[in-house]
Amino acid sequence: MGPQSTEVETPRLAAAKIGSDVGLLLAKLHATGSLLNNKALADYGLRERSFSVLTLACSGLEPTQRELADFLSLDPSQVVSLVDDLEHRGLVKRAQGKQDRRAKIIVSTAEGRRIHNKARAGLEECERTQLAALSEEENVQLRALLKKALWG
Amino acid sequence: MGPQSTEVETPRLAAAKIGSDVGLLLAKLHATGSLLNNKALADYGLRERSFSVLTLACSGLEPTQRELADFLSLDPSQVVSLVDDLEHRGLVKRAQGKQDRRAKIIVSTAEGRRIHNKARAGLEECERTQLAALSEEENVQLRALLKKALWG
DNA sequence: ACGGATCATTGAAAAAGTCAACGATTGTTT
DNA sequence: AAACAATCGTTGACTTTTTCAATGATCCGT
Repeated sequence: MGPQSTEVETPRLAAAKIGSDVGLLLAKLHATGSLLNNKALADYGLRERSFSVLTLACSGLEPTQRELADFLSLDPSQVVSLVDDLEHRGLVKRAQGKQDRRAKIIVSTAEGRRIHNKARAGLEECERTQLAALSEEENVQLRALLKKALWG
Repeated sequence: MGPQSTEVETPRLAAAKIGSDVGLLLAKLHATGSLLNNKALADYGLRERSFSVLTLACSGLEPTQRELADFLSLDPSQVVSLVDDLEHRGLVKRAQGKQDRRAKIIVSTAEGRRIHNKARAGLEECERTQLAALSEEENVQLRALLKKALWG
C-alpha cells in the first residue's frame, strides 16, 4: 500500500467519451464504494453482503433464502454461506417456512438487531462521505433514479 | 448468478429500508447490467472490461497501463491480461511511453477501431433497453449524478 | 552516481463465482 | 391417489477473478 494516498486524483481519462458510459460509471462507483463500505463494516465483523442479509433479516419481512438470492443477485449457494456465518455468530437464525416447509426464512436475533443498528449508523456515515460531492437534493435524486431504473 | 429468467420481478423485499441503500442499488444495477452488457459484447469477442480498454485505446488519449488500472479500478496485473488478449487479436498495440520508457501506452489498430465502432453501437442499444424505465431526461440526469459523485 | 520509487510483468495463493447433483417437499397431471 | 415434474436449501467440484509479493527496467531527487 502507498504511504499516504489522501490525494484526490482527477484522472485525465475521465474526459474520454467512455466517461459517460453508464456501465463503467456504475462499476467504478460500485468498486470504490464497496471498498469503503467493507472497511466501515469491518468493525462489526460484517461485509457489504452479510450486512445486506442482516438488514433483510431485521426488516420483519421474513425473507426466504431464495428471495435473498434473487434480491441480492446472488447464487443460492452463496446465500447459504452468508447465512451460515451470521447464524454461527448468533445474529440470525433459520426458521421453517410457513406455507412451504422446504423454504427457510431468515430472522434476526436480538443480538443481530443490536449489531445491525450500530453497523447501519457506521455505514450511513460512510456513504455520506462517499457522496459528499452531491448536495442533499442530488443525493435523494440519485437514489430515486437508481430505484426507478431497477424496478420502474 | 441468478437463473436465466429475464422476467421483470417486483420483489416484495424492495420495500425494505435497504431498498434505499446506495451501495446495494449500485451493486444490483451493476450486476444485472454487466450480465446484459457482456451478452451484448459477446458478439464481438469482448467483455465489459476489454471493451473499456479498447475504448480508451481508441480515444486518442494514449493511456498507460497504470492509468487504465487506476481509471478502471483494476489491479495492474489484470490490465496486463486484458491488453495481452486485445493485442493478440490485433485490436490494440503497446507503444513505448514518450516521457517515461517504463510505461507502455495502449493505442488502437485500425481493426481495433472497426470492432470498437460496431461494439459500441451494440452496447449503446443494450444500455438503452436497460434504462428503459427512465425518460431521456432522467437518463441524462443519472449520468451527470454518477459523474459528479465520482469526480465532483 | 546512488537510493528509493514507479512501471509492467510474472506467478502463486486466496477469494468469489458457477454449476450440477442430491434429499426433502410442493404442485400438477393422470 | 399415485406418479411426475418442479422448487428449496445444501453440498462439493470446478472455473474464474482477485489479491499480493517479487522482479528487472527505468525514473527521480539528492
